[in-house]
Amino acid sequence: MAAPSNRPETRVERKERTRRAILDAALTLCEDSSLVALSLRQVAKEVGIVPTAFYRHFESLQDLGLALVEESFVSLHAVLREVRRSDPTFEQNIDTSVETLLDHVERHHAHFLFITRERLAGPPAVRAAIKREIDLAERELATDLEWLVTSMGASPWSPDDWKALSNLFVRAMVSTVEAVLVAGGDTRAQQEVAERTRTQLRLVLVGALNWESRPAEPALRASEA
Amino acid sequence: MAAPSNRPETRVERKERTRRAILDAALTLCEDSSLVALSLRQVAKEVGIVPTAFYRHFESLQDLGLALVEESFVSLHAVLREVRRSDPTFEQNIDTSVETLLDHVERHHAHFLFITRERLAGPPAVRAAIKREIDLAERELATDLEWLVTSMGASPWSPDDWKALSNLFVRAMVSTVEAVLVAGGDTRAQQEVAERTRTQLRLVLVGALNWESRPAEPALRASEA
DNA sequence: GTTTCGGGTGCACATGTGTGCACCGTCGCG
DNA sequence: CGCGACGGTGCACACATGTGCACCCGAAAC
Repeated sequence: MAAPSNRPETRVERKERTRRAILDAALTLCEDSSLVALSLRQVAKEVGIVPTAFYRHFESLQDLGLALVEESFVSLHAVLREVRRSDPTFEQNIDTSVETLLDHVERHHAHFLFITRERLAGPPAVRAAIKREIDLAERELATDLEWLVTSMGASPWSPDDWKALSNLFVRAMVSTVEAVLVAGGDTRAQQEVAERTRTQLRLVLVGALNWESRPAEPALRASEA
Repeated sequence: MAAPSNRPETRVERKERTRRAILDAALTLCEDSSLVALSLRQVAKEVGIVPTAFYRHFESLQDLGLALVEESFVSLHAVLREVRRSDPTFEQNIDTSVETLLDHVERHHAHFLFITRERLAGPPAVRAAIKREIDLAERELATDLEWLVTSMGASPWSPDDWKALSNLFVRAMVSTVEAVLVAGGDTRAQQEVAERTRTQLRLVLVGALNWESRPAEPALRASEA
């Protein structure tokens, strides 16, 4: 609702505007179904254009899906970058990371719902694109974790263990986002999810700091006592 | 392909047979799409019956979905029960549990693919049914974990921490099943997933055994050294 | 043996769907 | 100024889809 400057829109502005409208319409419709159950005509009707006009912007629904994936992840990567350059004190890092993530999920609710669903149920190309992005985030996290954990005086780890750990964190994030989304608007439930996630991350952290790569006898400190 | 006894089928036998055929057909079609993108006529064609005959067995596709959920989870619950009554030595338990689970996933590939997809993308009622089953499994696991962990001399935990731990394990299971399924028939990748999962579970276990509920200063043993 | 019941058929209908084609009006370049 | 490119329209077609209805016929109940 910016000031409605009555200057007639330029051509590219107009095109970008309906492109956005299409993306938003698809996102809206995907809130209670999946891309694979969506029809070109539905989107067109939602946007308020004639079906064939859709092709002026995307080759197919799958193409639209890919655009939505990209769009969703630029915002997510921004968040991850923000989390990454925050205070490297691990404990605080967990709390603020969870908070930041959930805040972002709430603000970009539709995007995350889309990614969460299409990750497993979308058209093959869309699934592949999402997997690529997540794998990327996982690799980036792996180097960060190595940096953080070794700075806290743990034993040297094998590369596989680094992968396993970052994968564990990423899975936790994915699962948490899922949980928040199915909680819907129930803020009470969301709080519980957040608190539980914090506990879990701390628990994993405790495990990591007491970890030794490929122990012949596993490092079970508590049982030594 | 059992011995084709030429005795004419009884009425209920016949009915049960086409009901099974419908379930199997739907499961097959769901291998590369989702329930919400499935049409009554497709299933009917796959089964080899006329569309309207479908209604003699199910009220709707969603109804069919609920039946498939139930069917999928009876076999899964059997596995969980088997894992649960195995050797309570924790280390071995992890290895055999992962092995048993993945073995089962391979054998009931279509069922797990179905659950994995519909869990987030299916019709609302189907999603709800799957969530109910998973939550049930989580609660059952929580009591088992309490039994196992306390028998290994860890500090007393708060109820929330038990929930968090079992939730963490269940999420790990779900994620692992996902990973195995997207790996497709690539047994090399499956082996990697299995190994990584074992590592992760061991890591969580180490964390659990060094855990103290709600520590004012978190129990970071490594940093004390 | 006769009747009833119920799984399966065939047909019909209104509606939804992807997409080709000709067209139109206007913005923007020459 | 004029013309071409291009976003958007309207129409058409050949399907696919859910579902109602009358019907059929073989097993089961009597």
